[in-house]
Amino acid sequence: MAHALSLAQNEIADDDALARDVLGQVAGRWSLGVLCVLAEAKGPIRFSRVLDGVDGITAKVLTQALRQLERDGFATRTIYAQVPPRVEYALTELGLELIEHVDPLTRWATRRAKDFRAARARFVR
Amino acid sequence: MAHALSLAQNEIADDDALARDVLGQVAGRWSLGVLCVLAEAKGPIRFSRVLDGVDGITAKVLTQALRQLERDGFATRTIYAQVPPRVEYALTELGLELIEHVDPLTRWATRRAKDFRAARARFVR
DNA sequence: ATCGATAGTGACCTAAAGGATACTTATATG
DNA sequence: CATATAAGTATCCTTTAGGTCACTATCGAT
Repeated sequence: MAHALSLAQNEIADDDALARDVLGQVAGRWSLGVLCVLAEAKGPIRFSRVLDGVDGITAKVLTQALRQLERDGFATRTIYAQVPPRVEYALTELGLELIEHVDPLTRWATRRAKDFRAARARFVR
Repeated sequence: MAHALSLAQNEIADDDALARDVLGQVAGRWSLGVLCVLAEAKGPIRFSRVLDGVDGITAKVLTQALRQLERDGFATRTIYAQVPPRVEYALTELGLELIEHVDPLTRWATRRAKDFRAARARFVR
């Protein structure tokens, strides 16, 4: 065993490793898009509205993405005991901060797109 | 066919999509670690020195990571016709910019690690 | 009695990323 | 002659992300 006090499945001891893990998740195919829809909503928003807002996502994958955002503290999930069910999601303060910190990076990358394109055109192997 | 002038395999038409693609690659398991070793070297550095510098990576995966960094313009690769072979990698201006833009995000995430940990501890499902 | 609405879950599949291990090449050294 | 070296490839395997499609529960409305 690697640790004196063993870790439960998926607990991460080191802050750097945890930060990398969280950012790695966020870098997935859908997380940022979902986060942006939550941000645009400026308040609680239902599951099916998010589903409409994120182009191309399926219900199953959206559920997974939302669970992960909830797990890491970027979104909240509120269930109303109604039939048919109502579940609302909202961005947290932490989620908003994440968006604000990711934004400059994506803006830079978009500004530099021409350079990426040129590099890829040059590249042969 | 989706485009009037069809795209070769893996060409991306839209700047936003290209930027996302590049950042998606960079967000992989190894790219940033490799980039940091190139940055610390402050100059050309041999394949095997990079291999030593990135903890846990294998030669095959390092080769893949370096090829991708080269392809997107973040690193250069110089082959010297010697036996045994010598190949040197170096960070480009674009690669340095990337590091400078990613850094604030990872610093923020590390500062917030406590919050991620707390959220994950709270989370049960 | 059946339908539609909402927010899912479950079983299954594919593609891509990552990883282990063995092999290659040419030369210099002992 | 055998061995070491550097920078990889080739082959095979496992894991993970993402995707399809079918299914569920409950209630009010038709």
